[in-house]
Parts: sequence; structure tokens; C-alpha cells
Amino acid sequence: MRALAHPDRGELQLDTVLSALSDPVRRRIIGQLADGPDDQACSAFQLPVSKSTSTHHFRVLREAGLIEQHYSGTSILNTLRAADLEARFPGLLQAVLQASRHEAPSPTAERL
Amino acid sequence: MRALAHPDRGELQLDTVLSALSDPVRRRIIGQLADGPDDQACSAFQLPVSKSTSTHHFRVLREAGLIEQHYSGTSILNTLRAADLEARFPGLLQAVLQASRHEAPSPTAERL
DNA sequence: CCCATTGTACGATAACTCTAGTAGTACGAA
DNA sequence: TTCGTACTACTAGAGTTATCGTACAATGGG
Repeated sequence: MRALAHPDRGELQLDTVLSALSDPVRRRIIGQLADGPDDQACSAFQLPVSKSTSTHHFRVLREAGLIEQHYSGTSILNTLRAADLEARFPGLLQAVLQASRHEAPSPTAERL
Repeated sequence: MRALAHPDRGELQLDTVLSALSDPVRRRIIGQLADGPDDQACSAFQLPVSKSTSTHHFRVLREAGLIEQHYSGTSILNTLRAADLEARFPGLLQAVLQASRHEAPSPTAERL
């Protein structure tokens, strides 16, 4: 029950991935996942939007295949699908992450 | 007269660039510019959209800073701003181009 | 000057996105 | 069972985007 749909590695679409990455809130999520540990709950992210909007962004990321989500009690744990992305679109994620860091020197303090 | 506004290299925004690249028509334009010569006229692109929609996509690419456009007679010549992009977002353009080729093996024949 | 070529501007429409509020579900703890 | 936490679903509004048709402007060639 409460299964969350994820696209397979082979189903990843460049369109969807780039479109998911074009939102700053979602890039912030991806950045925190890339820099921090795996399995971070949604509540571990300090996002400048409401809870329902957060849910929306996490869903977009999951459906694009950028993150993997699975339930653990009342929480959902999020993990970056770095290997899948690297296999399908080599260098893309790293380039975006680097560009993102360059653009926002202090991600935790930025206003967004 | 008929000056076309372009963002400076330092003004390039990751948001805008990724969002511009998330459309397949625009990726096709970028791909053809990357693989072909500089200064290709808009009419050199066989796009599956109307002329006015084409204009729209070229404008989005120019305003995002991905291409440089300048008039030459009745035509506009388009050039990929590869150096500017590489300076600001290293590896990003190449990663997208490679992913794009991988996803669409024969760009000229694809249905889009 | 007339005309063909090339691209723009404008108006319209349908679809999508981001945002939030409200209500509800699943789970763990007391 | 009752409560709090964590997150989702649904609904809705505001804004943006992609698309096109039509009309128009700029240039170069005869």
C-alpha cells in the first residue's frame, strides 16, 4: 500500500528532467540531497513554500526520476538517483549541481 | 535599428537556460547549431511548428543567452554562444547535447 | 517601384505550472 | 483510543507557455 510510482532508468526523459531542474526550489532539494546523506525526510528541507507546494515539488522530482521516495513510518525518505541519472545522461546532473552552487554561493542563506 | 537584445555572459541565469533547454524544438535548434556551422539563418531549420512559433522559440533562446542573433539582409543569422555558456555553466551544454543525441538518434528524421 | 523572402507583432486559445488552503490518511506514541 | 506528526489529495486561482493565423515590416533583386 501507499506505493509510490517511479520511472525506470530506461524511461527517464530529458524533457522531464530538464523541466524539473529548471525550478529553483527543486534544484535546492536536489542540491541538499547531493551534498547531504541519503534518505532525508521531506521535513529536513527548509523550503520557502507551503507544505502542499513542497509535496508538489517532491512529486515532480520523483515522477521525473530524479529522486527515489519510500515510506518509513509517517515520513517519506528521499534519495537522489545519481547513478541512474549518470547512466542515462552522463555529466548532466553534475553540471547542473555545479552551476547551481556557482549561482547561489550560500544555499542555506539564500532568499530564493 | 532592429537591434536584438542579448544578455551579457555574466547575466546568464540557470533557471532561464534550463527552462529554454527543456523544450524539444529548442533543443533541436541548439543541436543543429552545435553540429553545424555558425551563422545559420532561421529558415535553415526544419521545425515541426509554424513560422510564428519558430520565431517565439528563437526569441526564447536568444533571451536566455543560448544563441546570438544578428540581422543580415532579410535573414537573421544564429550562432550558439558556446563559449559564454561554457564559462558560466561548465559542462552543462555538452551534457545536454550528448543526452539529446542519445535520446534522439536521428535528429533530422525524428517526429518530435 | 514591385515583388518575393524572411522574420516580427499581435491576438487568441488551450494547456500547463506554481502556489496555497482545506480536508484527510497513515503511522507511532502515550 | 486519542493525539500529534508527516505527508497527500483535492480544489482553485493566477500566471506563464506553446501554438497558430493573420497582418505587417525590412531587405534585396528585378
